[in-house]
Amino acid sequence: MALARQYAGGANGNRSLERGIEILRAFRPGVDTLGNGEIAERTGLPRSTVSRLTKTLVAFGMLDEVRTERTYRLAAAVLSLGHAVRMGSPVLKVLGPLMRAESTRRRLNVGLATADRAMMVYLESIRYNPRPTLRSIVAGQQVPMELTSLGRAYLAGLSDGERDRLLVKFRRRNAAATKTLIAEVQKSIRSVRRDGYCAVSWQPGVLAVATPIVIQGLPVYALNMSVQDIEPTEALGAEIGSYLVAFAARCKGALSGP
Amino acid sequence: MALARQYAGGANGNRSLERGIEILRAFRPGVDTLGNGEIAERTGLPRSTVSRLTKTLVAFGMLDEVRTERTYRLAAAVLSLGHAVRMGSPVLKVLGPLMRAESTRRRLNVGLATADRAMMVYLESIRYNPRPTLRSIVAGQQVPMELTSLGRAYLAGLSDGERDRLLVKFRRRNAAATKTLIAEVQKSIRSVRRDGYCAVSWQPGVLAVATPIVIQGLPVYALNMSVQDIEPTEALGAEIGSYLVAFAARCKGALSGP
DNA sequence: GAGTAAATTTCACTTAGTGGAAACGAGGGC
DNA sequence: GCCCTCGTTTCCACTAAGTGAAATTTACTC
Repeated sequence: MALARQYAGGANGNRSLERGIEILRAFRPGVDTLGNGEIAERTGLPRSTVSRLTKTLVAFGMLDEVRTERTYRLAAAVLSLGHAVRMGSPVLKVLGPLMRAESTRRRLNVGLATADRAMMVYLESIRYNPRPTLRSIVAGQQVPMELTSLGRAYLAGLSDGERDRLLVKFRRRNAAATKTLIAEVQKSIRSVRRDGYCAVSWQPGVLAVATPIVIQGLPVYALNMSVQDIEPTEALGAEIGSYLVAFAARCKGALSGP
Repeated sequence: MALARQYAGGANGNRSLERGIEILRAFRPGVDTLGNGEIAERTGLPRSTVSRLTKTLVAFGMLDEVRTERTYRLAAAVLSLGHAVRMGSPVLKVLGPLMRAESTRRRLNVGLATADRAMMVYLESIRYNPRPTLRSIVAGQQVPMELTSLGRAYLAGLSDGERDRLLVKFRRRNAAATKTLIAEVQKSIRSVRRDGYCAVSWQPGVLAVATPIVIQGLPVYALNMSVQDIEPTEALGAEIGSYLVAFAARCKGALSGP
């Protein structure tokens, strides 16, 4: 889209690489396979260019060709890069075990996320379930930043400039309900400033509470705790919030420790 | 390395994109952070080129800059792409639930993998543990193709040409024990042809058994089952092998069905 | 605070990437 | 079964975009 004409990127940056990445990004949950045509449409790139770039991406293991339908799919190499992200994250290395213990102790979901553009990406999401067999860990899942406690806590942890740049994106994305939405976001951010956490019930029957983790020199992270199948009340939010704030303090200690 | 001089890639392919991908690939478990210098060394690319490409990768969310140490780390966007791989895999969608059930039923580990270059990448690896809390699912982990049952089963599922190309790589990688190793690999492949599975004890105390899953128009996959803390005997391999072959048959049925 | 090592930007060069148009190939309808 | 149409890939001349050596700036050491 924005990439289409005249290479607006401006400064210095490698156009072909940018385009290749944008092609990879066109694949996401729900968009499993794409043909060159669809890619061209979604990215705004000329068809011949897409054809060449997908060829390179296949040759280098980032895409698999589904010959029968003349279409492409993300390849296994991408998954192993994703795994490397998790293995290489010092924050996850320290917080992972703490989060698992805390999830069991408090009997609720615990998640750690950071941002990719205007989405939050779970580095780890521990789903608590009374039946141990059904507990699970998910990573890489995306949730919208402006609608979730996780995202709003993240925003609260950013510098003013970075936050403002993102707020603009939300306006574009959610053209209709903008006014209310931005007010909601601001309210959550104030809540983080005041109480250390914000509580949001994004999905019906789920109450989520989140807090930012700011570490010098690293991206901002956000921790959350959530419970399902419960009436989301102010009091419950405050209770989980107090657990979360205490937990986050321990986390920050562990991170700055050794 | 191979990329260095004169763009050996030859045919048509986008050099900058190739290089960018190769930079991403330089990060893997154990290589958490890399500076531009190290990247240049590992990839054989000129330093200025690396400098520019990493800048692009940062701008497009694939790398995070660790300013304090003038170094880079894979970013969250890569993780969410990895997640998209799993969500978009029709094979995993069908086999995932079957694998989980089978792991519980047989009380052993069940894995599904495919190849990235000369490594096998787990799409899903279900680790059975008597204590339900300690069961886990891992995805994206890599294991060497030539040393594992998974990899050898995969090789058995390939066409002759593709297999030969990989065998050459093993020779390079394992210059010393080549002769014995290749013989071992061949033996495993014959075992797959004869019995439908091959058994390998790659890590001490772990017996793994694998079988290929070949589906027209898709990459070759391999299924495995494994048990820990047990004396790896021929008889045990045969027993697990029979479970695996039966399970694989069910899997193939489920895949070709609806 | 000067010296050293590394990363980044500059700059002129030219190769490598581009996109329009032509060729090719796969489905679908008649 | 053949022809037509739509989508994809290849070709080709053009030139802008990417390149790498050298200069500059930046960070770190003694």
